[in-house]
Amino acid sequence: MEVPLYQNYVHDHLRRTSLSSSTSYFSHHFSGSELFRDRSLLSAYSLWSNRRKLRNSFCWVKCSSLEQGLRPRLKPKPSKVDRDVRKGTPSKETRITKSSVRICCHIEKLVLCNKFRDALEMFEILELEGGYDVGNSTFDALIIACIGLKSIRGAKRLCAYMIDNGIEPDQYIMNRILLMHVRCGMMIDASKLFDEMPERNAVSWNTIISGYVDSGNYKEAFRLFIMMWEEYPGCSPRTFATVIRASAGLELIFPGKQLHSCAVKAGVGQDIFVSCALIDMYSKCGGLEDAHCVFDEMPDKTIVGWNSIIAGYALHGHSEEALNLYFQMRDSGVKIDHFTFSIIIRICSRLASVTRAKQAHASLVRNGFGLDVVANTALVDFYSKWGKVDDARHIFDRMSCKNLISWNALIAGYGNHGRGEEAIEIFERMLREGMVPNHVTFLAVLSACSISGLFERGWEIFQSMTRDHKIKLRAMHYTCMIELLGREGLLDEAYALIRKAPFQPTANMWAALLRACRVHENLELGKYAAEKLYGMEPEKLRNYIVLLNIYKSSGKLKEAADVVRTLKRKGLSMLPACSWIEVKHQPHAFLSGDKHHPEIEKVVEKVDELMLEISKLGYVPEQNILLPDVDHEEKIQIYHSEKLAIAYGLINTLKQTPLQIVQGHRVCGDCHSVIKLIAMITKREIVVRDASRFHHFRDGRCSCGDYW
DNA sequence: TTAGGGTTAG
Repeated sequence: MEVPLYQNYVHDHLRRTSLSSSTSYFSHHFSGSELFRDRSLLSAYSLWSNRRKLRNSFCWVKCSSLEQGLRPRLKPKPSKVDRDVRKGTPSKETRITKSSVRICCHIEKLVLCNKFRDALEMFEILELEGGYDVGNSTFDALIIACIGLKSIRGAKRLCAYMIDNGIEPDQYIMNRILLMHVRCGMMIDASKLFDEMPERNAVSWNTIISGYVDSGNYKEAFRLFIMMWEEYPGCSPRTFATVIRASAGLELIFPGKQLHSCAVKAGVGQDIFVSCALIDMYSKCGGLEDAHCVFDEMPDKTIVGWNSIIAGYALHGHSEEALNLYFQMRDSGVKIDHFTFSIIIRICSRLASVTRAKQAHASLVRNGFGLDVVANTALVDFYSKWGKVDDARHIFDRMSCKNLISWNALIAGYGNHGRGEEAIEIFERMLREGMVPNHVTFLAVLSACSISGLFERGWEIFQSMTRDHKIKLRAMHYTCMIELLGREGLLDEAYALIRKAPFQPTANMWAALLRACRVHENLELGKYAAEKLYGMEPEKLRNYIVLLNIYKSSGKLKEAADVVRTLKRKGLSMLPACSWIEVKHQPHAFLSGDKHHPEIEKVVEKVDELMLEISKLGYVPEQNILLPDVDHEEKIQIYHSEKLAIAYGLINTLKQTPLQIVQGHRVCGDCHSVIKLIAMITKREIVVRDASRFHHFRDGRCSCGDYW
């Protein structure tokens, strides 16, 4: 049989590296580290012998017969007569009655109807009275209820009940209990339980490994996988599918390739689940070509496989290719699902493709996914980014189920369009409704405060983060606060905040201070921040330009000339900026100074006409354009790409349509003033999405508060 | 004789 080319590659890789090889990622990664020491401790034998040390930590084992030197077991089950005597209840025949059967059946039925809370309430009857004969199916139903509600309290109640009633779970129920701990996020308890299990099978291993992957503890997942690989001959496709996700989580392609090799060796390289996990892993680790090879070789291309490869292309910014794959998928007769919609809406958001997003929205409703939380959250995000925050709010209000990400998307939507008060209002409503905010929520709220200049509220919220919400402050939060202080002109306070940060200041923090220094003309502090930035990111052109301008403005021409020389020596030059706009379902891209667009003459004429009109209103082009002496400078100054895109939009769209421009760089100060004036004289709504934020120009104002 | 696996949104 002919072996496909890709399989050759994998086999070759397998020969060169394998899990047992001393050069493998795992050995390399874990040797000489704490993990290696842990690994030696956690060999099968040690685990067994360490059980004594661990036994006091888990309630069941506390009751086990370890002290008697026996094989670890759970608390011996008392006889029914003993139980009846202890509880002071009637004899066994009267206790195992119809009522027992009725309650258990009722619990199971409630769980079947997803009425988890009711099932746990019904369980209270069993807890209060005790002595009932509860079977595995009822325990299983209660476990499903606890998992469904992610109820830690429920999980603990269930375990306590089993211990109090001397129930000795079999392997099946033991695995289910392990799963309950994992899914309720009780990983410490789950780990102890796993260590103490009298017997473990493949399900136990897969369950605990998936728990570590889900909780983001990828190294622990790898360590357990190695243990399993070495001591348990039951690595199934499920195991590989799970542990490959750990590689994707760590964004490390090398262990991912090794796992791929191991999967091939184990004969499960083309399993559907393994293939999907591999596509996802390769694309998240930057190996899009490998991802596509795996996809091509999938014997049966499932919807998950298609979604994974489309998401992979989208992740790497190949939006057009991703859309083409989506059309291929539809043509191949695969039925799209809510995952597909979420991915497609995100691609539309990237491309600013309003038409396609609207089609996707309509299709979403038509296909019966109108209530899906993820797809609707993607829509909230899309409409917010498009500048239609009220439409986003409308979708949000109609969502029957909202999660943290939905709230965060709406808060960011209001914040990014200069509606800081409404962002705070939503944030406060979210807290009132019992939703627990995370670091992203605070990023959205602080950014909203910064953009809208809500200094006091922003500062108050920043302080409440650690005090009331126990959220660790990250560099991004500090950056927001530096911007907020900078806007108020409190430059010394902003600098003090950088110094006070409990970590090394990041380039973004210095850049935020530098921006504030430029706006408020504090040359001294600005120079200091620029030098810091220059030292941290020596290859970033932007920083050279900033430093050059600082020297130029302070009259230090010799230093300025040195910077230009360094720039030329390093071969760094300004790449022409690119902006694009979608008109009649087609994206139109414009490069700064580029004259290749078929309608460029008409567009340039329109730009000139607009510039003339705004100059009559008193607009004077910024003379001190802060750019180095590089090629294209003249063209860049005259025809900035965003001006060309706007002019094209004005010529080719109806007056009531808002212009949606996307660009990969930051809007410069001069362009910002120009767009604001164009929006005013043409009475058009213009949304510009640049590298840092959204600018919503309407009625001669911009949502960013004229700060860039 | 059950159970454990892959893709999405901020």
